Amino acid sequence: MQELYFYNSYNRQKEKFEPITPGYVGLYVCGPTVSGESHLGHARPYITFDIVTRYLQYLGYKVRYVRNITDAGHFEEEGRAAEDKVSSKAQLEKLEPMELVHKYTNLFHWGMRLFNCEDPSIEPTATGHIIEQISMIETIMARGYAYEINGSVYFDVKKYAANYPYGKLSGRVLDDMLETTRELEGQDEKRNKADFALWKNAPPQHIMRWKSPWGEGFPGWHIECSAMSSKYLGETFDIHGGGMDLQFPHHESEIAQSTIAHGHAPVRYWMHNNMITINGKKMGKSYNNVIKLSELFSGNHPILEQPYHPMVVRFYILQTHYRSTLDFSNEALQASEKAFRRLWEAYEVLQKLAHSGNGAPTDKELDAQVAKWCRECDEFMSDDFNTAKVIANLFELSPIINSIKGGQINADVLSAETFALLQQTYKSYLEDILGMKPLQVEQSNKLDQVMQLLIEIRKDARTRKDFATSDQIRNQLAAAGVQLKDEKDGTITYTID
RNA sequence: GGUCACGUGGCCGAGUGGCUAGGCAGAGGUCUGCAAAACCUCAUACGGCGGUUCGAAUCCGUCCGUGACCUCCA
Repeated sequence: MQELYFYNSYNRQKEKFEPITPGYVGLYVCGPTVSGESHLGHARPYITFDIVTRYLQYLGYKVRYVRNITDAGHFEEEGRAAEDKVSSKAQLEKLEPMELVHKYTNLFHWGMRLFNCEDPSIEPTATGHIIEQISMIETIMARGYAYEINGSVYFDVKKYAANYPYGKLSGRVLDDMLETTRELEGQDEKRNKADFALWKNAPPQHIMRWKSPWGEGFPGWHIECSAMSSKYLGETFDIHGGGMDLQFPHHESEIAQSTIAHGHAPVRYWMHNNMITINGKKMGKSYNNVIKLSELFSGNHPILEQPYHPMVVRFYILQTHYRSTLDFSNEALQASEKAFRRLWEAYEVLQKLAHSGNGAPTDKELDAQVAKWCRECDEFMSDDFNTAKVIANLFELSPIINSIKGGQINADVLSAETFALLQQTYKSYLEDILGMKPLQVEQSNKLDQVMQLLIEIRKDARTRKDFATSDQIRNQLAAAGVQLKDEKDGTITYTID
């Protein structure tokens, strides 16, 4: 199996990946909080870790990919909360949390499918694992690292930090944090401001509540990931992923909880993707610059000049390394759209090309160069999942493909072996690893027959040098979004926007 | 305020000591009835200053600028 190296956020360096169980990988990724619609920012981690699972599978690993749905905590739907107060208490008019959660979970799945992200192996929900979370909290309390106040349970960070390396993942020093005074509301009951909630007492108006040894309440934000990851992947598992903004406090807290509950660190390799920004600012509710996925795909948002196809967005994300910030702009998306169209067309051309079967290449130098570009893709991916470099190599190869088709060079410049490698590389990378799909949906048979008729008429007109007719057909089709192309061999093909 | 990143040509974006990144846009050319596409060729770069080195976009220092986290956050 090819060696794989990637950046481990915990140690801040690239490390060789060695799974706990040879041939198997346990991967946990923090999923969405389904109290609102997914936005462009959410696309990044799930596409990033889709690539990770796809590449691990390509290398021959069997991957168990666990991605949670956070459906517990404070929930409020815009507009409805206020409405709630004045409306009658009829059951149907009240905000039903499960309804809300279900709605946004479905929307999230809809987005993931359009992005062609593979489904996780297990997608556990926080509300489905209340028992496991309570049990874990009890263990932590029994070991003396959590305390109860007024029906809430807090993790004792100060005590933990005295005995364990707290803050290593996020590069924080507890003393600095305690000194840094920030105004916090209603946190008086914690012994230290760095402590975090494992369980929260539910005030009377809180709608999501469960019975617990400490009264009715709901789980803290961090405990669900610890409880569910250990349940499905074991007390120590291979890779934990998520957005960089989750490093602190979420992931730092996960480490602390699990370390106490299990007696050892939960994760071997931490991976964090960087943020998507708009005009240099992170996309987020608090910045008021959120583009929802539905808006992105429909173009229905003031910032958007046009709709963007999910595959274009995916390609745009993959053109940048996952640890770099990625700034959104219409210009960038449009550039990606053109680039992707070109690359995918080269791929389609390549799959139709045939090689004479001659073993020896007529252009040894080019043959060697092509083989090198192909083989480098594995190297690039095995060096911290560098999709940007892989795509660059695919672009290096596309003129060769188009030149073979256009007749500028003959397929025999490559050996049969290299030609096959080229075809295989494009297929493996574009489809299997990068997970791309064509922008165009398969045409219906009937439409194709109509197009063939128009193409015949145009061909005939051109033969008669009736260019007025041939141009009319081409121009009107173009206006309707159908591009005709006169190929070198006299055939005419078409593409539909 | 504390901590940590980043600053690459018109735009996006790879790249960590010497070897063309790539894409989009732009210029010229080939092909074409014309076009589109494709192909060929080309220009523009590494925030400022100082240092290390035979050699730095790449290492070190410093200054400037931007951002992230410290509060829910992908």
